[in-house]
Amino acid sequence: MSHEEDNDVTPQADSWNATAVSSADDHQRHPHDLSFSSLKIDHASRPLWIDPNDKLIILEAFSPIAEQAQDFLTAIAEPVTRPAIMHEYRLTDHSLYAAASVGLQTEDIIDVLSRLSKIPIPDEIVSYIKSRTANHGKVKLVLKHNKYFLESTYPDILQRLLKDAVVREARVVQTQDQKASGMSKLKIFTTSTMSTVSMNDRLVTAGPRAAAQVGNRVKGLGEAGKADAKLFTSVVDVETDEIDEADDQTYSFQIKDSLKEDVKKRCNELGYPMLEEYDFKNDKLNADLDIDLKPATLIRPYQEASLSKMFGNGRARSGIIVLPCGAGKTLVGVTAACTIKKSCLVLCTSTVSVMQWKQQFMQWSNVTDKQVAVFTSERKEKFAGESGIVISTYSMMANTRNQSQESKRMMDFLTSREWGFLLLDEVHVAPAQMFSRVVNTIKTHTKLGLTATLVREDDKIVDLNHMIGPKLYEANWQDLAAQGHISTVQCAEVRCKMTPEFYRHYLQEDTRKKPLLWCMNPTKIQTCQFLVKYHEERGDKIIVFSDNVFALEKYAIKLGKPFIHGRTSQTERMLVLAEFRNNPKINTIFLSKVGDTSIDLPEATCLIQISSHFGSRRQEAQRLGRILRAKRRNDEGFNAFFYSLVSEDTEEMHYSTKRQQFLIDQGYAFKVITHLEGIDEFTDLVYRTKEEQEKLLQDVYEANEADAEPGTDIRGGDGDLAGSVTSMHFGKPVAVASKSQTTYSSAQSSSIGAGSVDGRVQQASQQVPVERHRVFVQRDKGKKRA
DNA sequence: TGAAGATGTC
DNA sequence: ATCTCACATCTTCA
Repeated sequence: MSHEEDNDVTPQADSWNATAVSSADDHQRHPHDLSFSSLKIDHASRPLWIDPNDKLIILEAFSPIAEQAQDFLTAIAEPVTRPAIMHEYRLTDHSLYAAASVGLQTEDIIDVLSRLSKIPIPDEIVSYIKSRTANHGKVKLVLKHNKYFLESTYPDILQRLLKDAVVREARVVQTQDQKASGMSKLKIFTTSTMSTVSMNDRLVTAGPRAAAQVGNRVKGLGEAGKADAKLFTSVVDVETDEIDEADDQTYSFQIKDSLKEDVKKRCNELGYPMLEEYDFKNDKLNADLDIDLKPATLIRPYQEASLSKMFGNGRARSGIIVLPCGAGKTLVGVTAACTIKKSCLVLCTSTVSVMQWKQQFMQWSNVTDKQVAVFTSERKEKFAGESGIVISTYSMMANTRNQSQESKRMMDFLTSREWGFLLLDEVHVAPAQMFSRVVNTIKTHTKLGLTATLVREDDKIVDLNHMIGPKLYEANWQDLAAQGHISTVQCAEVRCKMTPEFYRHYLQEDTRKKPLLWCMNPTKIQTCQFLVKYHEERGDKIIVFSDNVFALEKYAIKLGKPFIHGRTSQTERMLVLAEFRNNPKINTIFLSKVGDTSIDLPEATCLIQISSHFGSRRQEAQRLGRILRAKRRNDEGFNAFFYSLVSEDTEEMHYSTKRQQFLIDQGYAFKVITHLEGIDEFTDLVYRTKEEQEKLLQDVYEANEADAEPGTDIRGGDGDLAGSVTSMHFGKPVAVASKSQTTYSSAQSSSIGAGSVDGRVQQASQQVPVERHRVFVQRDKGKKRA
């Protein structure tokens, strides 16, 4: 980068700063209280506030130029929360690293920020931005001949980095071989291939078609904003004529593969974030892959936008793209692969996704079946020719012990090779212990992570910054909904009163048994029943989610609906899903965690959540994602519905609040409903009598006892296939259910409910429940050691 | 096909 | 700071 001096100050920022009163009122708590600094005269037309205390930027979302401001802000700052009127963003080390990675220069960031801000940019913000971006790109990490090198045109910087213990430790001490091949210690390593890139090549990439599309996107941005268009596009274009180290000498030294991540992290901390870019067009070492998008393939504007972040300067940057479920992440991945045109490895979480990826590659690009190899437990294929695509699962690769002969050979092939592109689906799983190891053993020039929910409840999410790269792009869910790419959703939290009996037991029980009690709360079951009926009558297709398998079965059987959970066989799942899709009489299904990801049901329009995994924001978001691609989303006035059923005055309230946070940050509003209109007139409610509720409570207790026992199949033994659900639970009742609710509920509870539960309890009580905990403890301890 | 073991999430 | 439990998935082998 051409930026040299740390102490130079942008003229504009300087003059404004002169007028700023940098007073010491740190006491203010309210983020909007920025009265300490003077407003610019034309502040009304500028949409931003900047709070220096916590590096917070507040955007008036109603401003006419809010959209462009938002584009800019997502590039330089982390979206904190984006509800309707005011959006908050925060400048962080990582966000500025990301900004610099996508080619924004220090002065441009400060300049645009100045122009958008109502107040002069505080000094500390200016110097913060400088400190985090000025040295970006001066050090590069490159892969060559299957080895990683730290490279720079500034020898002094490399020297400085080598003074750091972590970096020095990672440096490869040269062996005879390497000396012979001409790679000596520091200096000397001059490359013409690396640094001579002609100006023309710098523009966007991707094959003629995609190039045009990305180009259009930039134009589109300009047209959208007319007067203020220059604001953003000028920044995007800037770098074309800025970088020019072509004449300089390049210095480098090799680092150990295994310590690559540490070095990257360390360089970031030292203020020299590494640039990781792949000049794939000039890579003659790795075989090209003949792949292009089919002419018929259309890319949506936001997909182009995300790709233009990745290929903004004609090379491929590593990083993460965040798009909501149903927004076409796969197509983004396929297009990226078509742009790089080198061997590509795709990792997914399940074998179902593996097949989906393959199918989508074939659908959107011109690759042949022979070029796309699948590597799972069932199929171990190799692609034909020198280059190709391999699709596999994280666990396939993570499994190192107990590996079959064939898998071993395949793994050797995958790890010995140099890849052009590593594509990580559901990248939020990648920081997990074993998975991250996998990612690090693959030698690749570019890494792209895709996810809908870049959150984890542990603190590992930041690891992705050095594992994969910065977050290149994050779509705003509300914007996509407004444009009709995903559904608009009404969210509601429905509060269900605990019945006195249940609440009394709830208060007495230890924490282990509480969840089942708040989940089996009769009021909640009634609420669920009412909502299901209400929405079925509206013509909605409904998914009911329950984390707890016992509750899932109990609810489903009581209400006479089909259900799927982990123990449901593949064939049965397919059958139930097909019924739900096609049979106009089956409008509700109950799903456990299995439904959280990768079950695709575009028919569903309404979602009810009766029990969930504590405070998992990701689960909440992913469940919402199930109804975002509703087929009917473009119908006039169409809305999807998302209900979260919560038992009042229990711990569930707390979890529920936590879970909703992600969606609230995405701009969703949760309506709190304490009483459903019409429920009192609904005479067919289940569990109305005291006796029924007593019985339910008893069942819950028996279940709690039984659940302490491992491996007991709730419906163990009756290995029926699809028939078990349809004939046993619905066969006749389906017809009955649609006619009269009263008949089936009594019939059901006596015939199935009692029988199967009793059977299970009998089975279960023969076993001793204690052992398992110890096993868990030991395993977790062992995990920690490693 | 089902069991067993490993792993992830929280 | 530490660690929870039930459920999911994947793999491989019998």
